[in-house]
Amino acid sequence: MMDEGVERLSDALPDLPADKAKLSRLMLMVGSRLQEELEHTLKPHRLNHSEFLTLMILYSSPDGSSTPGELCDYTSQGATNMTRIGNALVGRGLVVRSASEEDRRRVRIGITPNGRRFVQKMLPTLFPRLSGMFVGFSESDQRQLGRLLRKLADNLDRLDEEIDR
Amino acid sequence: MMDEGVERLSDALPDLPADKAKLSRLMLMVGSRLQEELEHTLKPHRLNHSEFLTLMILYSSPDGSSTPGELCDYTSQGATNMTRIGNALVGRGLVVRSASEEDRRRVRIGITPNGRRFVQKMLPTLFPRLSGMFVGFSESDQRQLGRLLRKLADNLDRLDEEIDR
DNA sequence: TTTTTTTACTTCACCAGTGAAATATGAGCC
DNA sequence: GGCTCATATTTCACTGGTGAAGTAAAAAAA
Repeated sequence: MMDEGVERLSDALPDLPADKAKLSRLMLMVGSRLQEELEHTLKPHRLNHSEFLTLMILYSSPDGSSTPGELCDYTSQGATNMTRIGNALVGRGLVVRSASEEDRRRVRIGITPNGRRFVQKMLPTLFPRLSGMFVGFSESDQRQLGRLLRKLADNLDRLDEEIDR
Repeated sequence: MMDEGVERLSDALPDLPADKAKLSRLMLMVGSRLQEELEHTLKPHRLNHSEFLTLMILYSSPDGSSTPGELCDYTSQGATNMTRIGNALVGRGLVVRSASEEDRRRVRIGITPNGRRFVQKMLPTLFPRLSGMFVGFSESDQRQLGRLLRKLADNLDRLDEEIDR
């Protein structure tokens, strides 16, 4: 159904790479469907994706702490948004901010015991959905999907580097 | 690098379906990278993804027109946002709004000659990037990726239908 | 050592998208 | 015909995210 539009386009503009257009449309669609699914299951815990990811990184980091800058890199969020995320998590007592001593420009953000308990309680509620997403995927399917996604990601990285058009 | 976090998590919470967690993280990541790439190449034309999609649907529809409601279905945007998209496109003279005669609740949105010219000019500029995304993908790779993405989409649909937890 | 440049984070103003309520019309029922 | 219910679109208030400018401290240059 989604492909029809591309077909009709293809008639009018014959040099359109129609199969790639369909693939990228599909990829975009599934990506945002997955995102919605995740946000939906996160909602009862009053977290959005980026807050969740940030909290998970802190939880699984060796000393349970990091800095806004690092968290930006890991989550690919902008610094501006990381400030907001920090505020939100601090506001709920899941993390604390403190001044860094070795470099006074920096801020340390550390997960609290409260935050750890919260993660331990909410994380398992995501497992069933996670498994449900991949029912019917053989071992080989999963490997293939991983391989193809990584290849696509590499291509995207390369496109980025190329002098901007 | 992204997998390490999941590994460490997996130690602490052994019943986490680690490979699926990685896959879904990867899928999420590539999806949003692709989205960014698209928005980036659309930016010079002062369109965002949803405006572009809406315009493309109008362009490739038999009579060049539709209604907000239909466009919401095709683009999976909310009605609210479709109002904004309409305003934006009307504001640039690419489409026009008119009252529907058979059902006076409805609005017809039709692409203008100007809008058609705009599409014909801007669309081809996307082709090179589109091809660039899939360099190194064999025919079979493309089919596989399509198959796996559709399977994932089906699973997500099924998850949606299931009584909400 | 002072000056300049770079880095880390925050603040502010804005863009894109959402849910809930408002408005208006159409459809089904008595 | 009037009443109730459903549908189509818009408006409003809000969330999540971004870019540009501001602030402060560290690092590099003079």
